[in-house]
Amino acid sequence: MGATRYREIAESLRHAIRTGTYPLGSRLPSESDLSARWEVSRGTVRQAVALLASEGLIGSRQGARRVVLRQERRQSFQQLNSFAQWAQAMGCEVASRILTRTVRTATDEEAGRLDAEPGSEVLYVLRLRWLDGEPVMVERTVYAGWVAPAVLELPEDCVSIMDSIAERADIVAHYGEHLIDAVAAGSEDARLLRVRRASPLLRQRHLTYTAAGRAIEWTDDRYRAGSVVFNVMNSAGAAPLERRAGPDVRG
Amino acid sequence: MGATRYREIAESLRHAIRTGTYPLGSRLPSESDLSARWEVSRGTVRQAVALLASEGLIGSRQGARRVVLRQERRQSFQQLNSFAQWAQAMGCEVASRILTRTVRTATDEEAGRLDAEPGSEVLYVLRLRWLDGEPVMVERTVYAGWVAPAVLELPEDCVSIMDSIAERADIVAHYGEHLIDAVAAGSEDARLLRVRRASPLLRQRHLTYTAAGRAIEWTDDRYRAGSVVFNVMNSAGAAPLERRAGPDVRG
DNA sequence: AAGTGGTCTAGACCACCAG
DNA sequence: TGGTGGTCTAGACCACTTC
Repeated sequence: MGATRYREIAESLRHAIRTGTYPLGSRLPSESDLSARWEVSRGTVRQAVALLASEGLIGSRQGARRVVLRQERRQSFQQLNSFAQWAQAMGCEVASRILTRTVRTATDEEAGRLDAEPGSEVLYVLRLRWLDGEPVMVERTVYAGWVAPAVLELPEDCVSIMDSIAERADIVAHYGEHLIDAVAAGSEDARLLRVRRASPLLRQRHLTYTAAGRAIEWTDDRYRAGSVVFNVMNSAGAAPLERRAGPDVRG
Repeated sequence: MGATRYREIAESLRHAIRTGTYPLGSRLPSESDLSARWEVSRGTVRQAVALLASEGLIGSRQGARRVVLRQERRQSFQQLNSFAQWAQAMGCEVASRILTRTVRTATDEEAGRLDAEPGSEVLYVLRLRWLDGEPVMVERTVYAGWVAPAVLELPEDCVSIMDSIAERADIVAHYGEHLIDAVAAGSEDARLLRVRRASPLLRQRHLTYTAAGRAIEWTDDRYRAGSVVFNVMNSAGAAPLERRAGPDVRG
C-alpha cells in the first residue's frame, strides 16, 4: 500500500487534531519541531502538512504557525464525491440499497464520457438512498469495465461504493467534474422517491477520475427538491464554477 | 506579488496545453527535461506540475510521463457573477428588462445576508432575462443600501447591472458565494417564464462582495429547466464545492 | 535496461509574523 | 529580532512503465 513516511506523519497529526490534542484554533508545532520529533527532513514534514491543508483541516500563513481550522475527519472532496461520507459527516443516518446491477455494452454517450471503446462492457447500477429514513436520492451509475469486478462483489446494502473499492481494490477517486441542473421527475424517479411525476428534482451528474486520469464512473444522481443544496465559493482569483447552456439554448 | 518560478512554469505549461502545443491525451515533457529547459531544480518543476494536477489539467502515474487530461480554460469569475457576460461569451443574444424597482426596509433574512443593520433600507429589483428571444430566467435581487443609488440610475433594459455599476460607480464584485438547488415554479415564475406552475426550476442564489468584503447584493435567480447547467470541477487537492442539507433534512 | 515519477535528505535564502 | 513558513537547490534511492 501507500505506507510512506509523510502519510504516516499526516495520519498522526490528523488523529491528534481529531482527538483534541490540537484543539480548534490552536497552533500546530513548527516544521522544524516536527522534523526533529519524527527524525525526518523538513521536506517530508511539508508533504505531510500539505496533505492536511488540502483536506481543509489546517491553514497556513507565511511567518506564522499553522492553525487548526476544522477537526472533522472527512475531506470535502470526498464528501462531494461520496454521498455516504457527506451524510455521515452531517450526522445523518444514511442507508443505501442497490436495486439493479447489470453488465451491458456502453451506449455511445457513456463510452464517450468514460473515455472507453465504443461497445465495450460497463456495469450499470440503480441505487436508492435514504437520509434519516426518508428516500432522498436516486442514483444511476455506469462504472467503467475495469472497475466492474470490484463493484459486483459488494453487498446490495453497501453504504459507500467509492469507499469500499478504494479499500479493497485501491481504486481511488482524485478528480471530479460535476454538472448540476434541474429536471422533472420521471415515473421511476417519482415511484422511488415518493413524489409526484414531473415534480422538481435537483440533478447532479458527475464523472470521477483516478489520479492518472482514468475514468471510474459516470453518474446521474437525482435529489428530491429541498433535500440538498450545493454550495460554491468563488473569487476573482479562482472560479471553479461555470455556467453552461443546456439543450434548450442555442438549439 | 506571487511571481515565483514554479508559478511561472505552471502558467507557461497551462498556456501550452490551452493552445494545443500539448494536445489532449499527449505526454508532457519529463521532469528532468523541464528542469533542464527552465534551468531550475527538479523540485521546482514538481511544484509546477502539482499545481496543474490539482486543477485537473494533467494526470500522473509513477513510471509514466504525465498526460494532458483537458485543455479548457475555466470561465472567469465575472462570467459566473454576470449573466450578461456569460451569455455574450457563449454567443447568445441576451436581453433584460427590469419589471420592478422598490426601495424598502430589509427583512431580517436579507439584513443578515447583506450584513446590514436590521431595518435598514435596501433596493429590491425584479428582472426578467432572455436568451435568443426566449425568457429563461427570473431574477430577484436585493441590493445593499449603499449600492441602491447607482442601480436606480440605470435604464430598465440595462443588459448588465454589475458591469454598469462597476463602470459608473466603481462598485466591483470580487467574491461570491452560491447556493444551488431545485424549486417548483411559483405563479409569478410560471407566468414570466411561460412554464406550468410547479414545473422544475434551477435556482441559484448568490451573495456578492467587494474586495473589501462589503456585501453588494443577495440574489435569487431561477432558470427554466434545461436552459443552463452549472459545471464544477474539483480534485483531492482543491474542493470549492460542497453539498449542504436543505430544510427537509434534519428538520 | 533505460527512463520516469514518488519519496526523501540536508542544506540555503527570503518575506513575513510575533513578541 | 528571532522564529516561521515559502521557495529553491542538488543530490539520492526506489518502484514502476516503457521499449
